[in-house]
Amino acid sequence: MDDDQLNFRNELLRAMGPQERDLIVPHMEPITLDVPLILELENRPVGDIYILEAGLASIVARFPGGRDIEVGIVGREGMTGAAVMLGGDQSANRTFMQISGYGFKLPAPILSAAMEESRALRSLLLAYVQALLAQTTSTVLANGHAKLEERLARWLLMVHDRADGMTISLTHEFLAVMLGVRRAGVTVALHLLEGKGLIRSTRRQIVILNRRGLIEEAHGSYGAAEEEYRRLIGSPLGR
Amino acid sequence: MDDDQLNFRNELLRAMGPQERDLIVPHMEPITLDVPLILELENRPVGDIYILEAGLASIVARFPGGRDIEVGIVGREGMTGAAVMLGGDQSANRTFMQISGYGFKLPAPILSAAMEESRALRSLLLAYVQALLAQTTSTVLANGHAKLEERLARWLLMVHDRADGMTISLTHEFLAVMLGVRRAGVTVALHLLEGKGLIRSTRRQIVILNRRGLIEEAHGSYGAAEEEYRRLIGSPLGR
DNA sequence: AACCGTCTGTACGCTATGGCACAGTGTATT
DNA sequence: AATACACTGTGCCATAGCGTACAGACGGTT
Repeated sequence: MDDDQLNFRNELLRAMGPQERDLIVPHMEPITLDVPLILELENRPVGDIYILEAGLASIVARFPGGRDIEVGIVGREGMTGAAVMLGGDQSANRTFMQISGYGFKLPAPILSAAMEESRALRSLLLAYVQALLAQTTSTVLANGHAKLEERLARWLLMVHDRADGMTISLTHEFLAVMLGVRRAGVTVALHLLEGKGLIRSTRRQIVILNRRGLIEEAHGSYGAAEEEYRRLIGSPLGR
Repeated sequence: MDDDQLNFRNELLRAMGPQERDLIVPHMEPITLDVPLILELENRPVGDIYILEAGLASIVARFPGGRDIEVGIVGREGMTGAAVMLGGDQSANRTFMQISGYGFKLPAPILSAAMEESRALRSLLLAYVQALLAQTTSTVLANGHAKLEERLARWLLMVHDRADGMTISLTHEFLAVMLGVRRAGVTVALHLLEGKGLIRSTRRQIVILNRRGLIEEAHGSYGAAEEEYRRLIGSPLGR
């Protein structure tokens, strides 16, 4: 992996200065990331960090007794391995690919060493952890106070920010698990959004038609975390 | 503030080595922390870090449009200022005293400098951030999948871990805001727990009678984050 | 002792969502 | 073309929790 052109699509790689980038780029290995690849397993050592150029990963907390719920998502605005950035060796949560993509794999010890060496890299990645934390607290808020339809709108926007096209490809079942609700509830909520002309929903596919309208529909549960990302990392998240 | 005896009750101060402690102790100012003192204001620079020896603070996310919800709590197992530990200067959330206590106040720049200087201090505090993150994700899980009665049991346990006696002193109204539910719902849920002999609830007071039973009642929503704290910081959280 | 504000207990109808079940409709396979 | 499977649409009843309202109880103040 070399660094000749600055053609990275990952926002963190783009935000690094050449010196920081040189610390890790030589050790990055290109990799395709297909659903449902598991990037981190709960309570297990993190071997590799994944830096996404395209696609989307979900961070889920697992309820003892089966049911999961999504606590964060990672796309080309970030990378996995927050626990390593915090000096730890394992995470309490599971992370897996939700929309296929590609990116780079980096051994965790390399990242640790690079962060130890470069103050600037450390700053950037800790700022990213803070942005991730803002995303999680925003999820607490949404799950606590927002209706399913609003949470769905928020989620679609977050995925859309990290996706390439206007189309999101996944099943209602999957969405239901992410939001921690019933599959049938998702179907109904999608129809409500479709009825308002904000999306078009067909089998395994959701097309965003009216982004602004979705933001409106999310009733304040979308936006704060995204603004925080922009403030901390310097580049806007999404479009 | 001197460091003659190691009589700190704060777990992070206790977990530090003498060298790390010496970096910050001379700058710590003892302070009484009374309800409803605000320790951090959302989207405002963090001037001081608060290190609690007794009492309890809540970190709340604010819904644009009024309603708040608790995303984390801090007692003598931790300190405020996670954003500063991550190299930032402001937090997205509000933090305020919920149960009066006392502790120390430390200028944020001192903490930043100390973390820059001491690798060990940095490690400890970043590990604490990770524990805090685990607490927040555990909240996502509880709010997503657990019934009010279970969430209430979890919350009582978390407060109990950080309190000195068996008695927790606050109103149903307040509890309702923390959990993001209706005041009347809290009253009913408290009665349910009381009916099972787990607590005794009187005006402004809740007494924990059966801790083990409460853990049972929380149905898995209590425990994971606490275990993660123990793993990361090395000392058990609470009793 | 009388008063008043705060806090708690309770009730009623309403809505969102859960659990479940099953039919219908695409899409892939043979 | 027939078949099988995965996914989606829909309906039914149960229930948790909301919004609201109000009465009673406690405790501080005068």
